[in-house]
Amino acid sequence: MGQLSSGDLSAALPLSFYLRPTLEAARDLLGKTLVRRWPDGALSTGRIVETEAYLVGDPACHAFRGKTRSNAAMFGPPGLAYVHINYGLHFCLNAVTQEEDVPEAVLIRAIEPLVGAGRMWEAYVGAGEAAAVPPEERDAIGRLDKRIGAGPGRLSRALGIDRTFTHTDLTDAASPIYLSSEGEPVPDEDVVTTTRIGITKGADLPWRFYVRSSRWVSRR
DNA sequence: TAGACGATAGCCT
DNA sequence: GGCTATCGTCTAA
Repeated sequence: MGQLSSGDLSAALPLSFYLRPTLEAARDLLGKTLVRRWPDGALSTGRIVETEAYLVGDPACHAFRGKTRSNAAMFGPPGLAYVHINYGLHFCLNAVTQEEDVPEAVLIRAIEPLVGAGRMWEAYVGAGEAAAVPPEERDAIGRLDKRIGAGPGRLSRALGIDRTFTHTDLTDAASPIYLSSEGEPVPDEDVVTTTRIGITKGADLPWRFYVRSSRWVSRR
């Protein structure tokens, strides 16, 4: 369980965090905080508990066959967001790593809602369903509803993230989404390393990381 | 420009 | 645990 205090959310992870081996960045992203600044200025945050790495030479990486219009962000400088659509309907949020022209990224697969869980829950279920629950009860419901964080498509939906967020600067605390260094580091004994989910190529590579003690991991 | 195929999630058995 | 909705993107022609 993550703490509910917002802490110093303005401390965005610096460029140097992304400018290093992608597997290191993927593992160290566990425990860090994903921050969503809604258009009205309200914040929602979540503790990152599951990530996957996509590397150069990796057949499962979207950039494996070279640069295209849709995967161009992966070739950009580190610290940018790359959002892609999967199965025609799910958005997946990635943080680009490594220097420019090295197309590697970390997929954020699951978060534990911390601040503003009610807002995430509203975004996930829609205004119609949300209307059935009094506003003051939505935070509590959101913090229990695993649908809003456990899975890349789910967390994107709960945070209102779509393809237009590609190229967002995740190192800038003024961005609509960014990554904060706020959060306790996850000790090695609480990190599980496994193969990635839902891919057919490169399926044997152990490039997925998750927090063992978290209830919000998408799949064990 | 047609055809194939997903870095998923939800519903059904 | 199995099935499939659903559509953007890439590839080949």
